[in-house]
Amino acid sequence: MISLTEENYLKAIYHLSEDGSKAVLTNDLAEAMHTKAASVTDMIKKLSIKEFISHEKYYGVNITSKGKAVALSVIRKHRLWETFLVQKLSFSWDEVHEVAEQLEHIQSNRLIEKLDEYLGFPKADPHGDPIPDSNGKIKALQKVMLSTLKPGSDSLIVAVKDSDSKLLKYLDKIGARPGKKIKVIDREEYDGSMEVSINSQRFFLSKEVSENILVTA
Amino acid sequence: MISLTEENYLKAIYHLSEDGSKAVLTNDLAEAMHTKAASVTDMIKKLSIKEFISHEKYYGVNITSKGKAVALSVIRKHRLWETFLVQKLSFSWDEVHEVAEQLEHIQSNRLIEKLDEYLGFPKADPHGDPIPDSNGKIKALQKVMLSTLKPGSDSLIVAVKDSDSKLLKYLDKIGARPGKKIKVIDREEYDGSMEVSINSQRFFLSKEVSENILVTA
DNA sequence: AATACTTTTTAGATAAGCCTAAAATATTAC
DNA sequence: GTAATATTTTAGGCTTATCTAAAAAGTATT
Repeated sequence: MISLTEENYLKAIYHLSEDGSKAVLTNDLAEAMHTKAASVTDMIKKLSIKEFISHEKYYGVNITSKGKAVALSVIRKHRLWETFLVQKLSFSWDEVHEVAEQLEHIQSNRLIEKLDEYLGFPKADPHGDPIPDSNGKIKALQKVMLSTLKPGSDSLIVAVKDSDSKLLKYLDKIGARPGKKIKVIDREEYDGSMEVSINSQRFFLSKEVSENILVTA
Repeated sequence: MISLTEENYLKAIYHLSEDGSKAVLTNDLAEAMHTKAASVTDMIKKLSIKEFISHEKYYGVNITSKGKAVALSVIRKHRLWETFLVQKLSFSWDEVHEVAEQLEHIQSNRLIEKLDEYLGFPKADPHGDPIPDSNGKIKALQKVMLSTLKPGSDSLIVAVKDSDSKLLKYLDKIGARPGKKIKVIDREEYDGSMEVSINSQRFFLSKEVSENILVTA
């Protein structure tokens, strides 16, 4: 069995290692886990014995494929729950994280597969991050700037580049959230502004705004 | 803060005390918690200090109103999640308990109020047990035999009287589960049989069957 | 290459929740 | 009313996950 704390460590290691591609240092992990380096060293020993990570003293840890599988399963659950909270319970986009941090540790394969189905097998969560499938395969979504789309194109909002809070508030107001469909109606050549349709409503977006909205290619 | 283990103890004490009406003995609590009497004594000390229960040595524990509030909040969450699993994720009635045991400990008032709303403020869970409201008020549901309803009445299945497994299997097959809506279409006076609608499907039920289905008054 | 500084690990404690074995108290039997 | 039995509590330990303080190892400076 794997404890809740172990799951959280593995998730943090996975993220800090940039999906398993580089070693993670003790202090960085301590900061991410809001704990002290000594505690991290203890946990590193446990996770190494269980072969979720490999560890060379003083040189950081690397996640194993066994550890990666655990991390991806937790990430899958986290992102499915976030999608549920936003799509079904109409939570706003920025208030889901805390709750999903708890829900991601519920142990039940049946539950998560049913939830996936209920949500219509979503590919990305409300922040635009891709949802791993039940085998832990994760497809990086091809993201392009909305500004590159031609009139008539139909695609899905995947993320927002700039995290300026004024921009986020504006996009939220017009319903331009990750996961939403967006259609390009027209594009003005001289200033790069666009007319788009979201939720069957039309909006004019400046070039600046349309360069900050990332959509599926 | 209250721990997951403390919540589980309080829930068990609440149930064993028959909703707070009598004292609970150490050994009974140990059995319910699948643990040993010595461990229970330890926990009793903690819960007494926090004033969730009162304890007279060797004579068992009584739950306080503070403890009852915690227990009822957990029970509310448990029953709402069970309703969600059955109604929305189409879990069957008998496979929800284990998962709900985990979900009931998620800490978020906002989540549980949104869930309640999403489910349409249900009064009972799929087993027919009443769901406490957000203030911890629990209303014993008025249950009447389906056979007493007049044609045209619309109500909720609350429970099944007889626990004969053949009857249960039959009712399960036609979708006649607690929590489901049932409408009386017609009633034959001479033999007491009824025509009802469940899930938009029509069925003829014998007098015997309709006397075993309990519905909201 | 020796000193200073940073990072990591070790050593020794603590709190929660559990355990076994033994002591204390209550209940029942004679 | 005392002895036998059952229940509950105490005492002392264990594990997990945390901490602080100190030692060890690695890196940088001169």
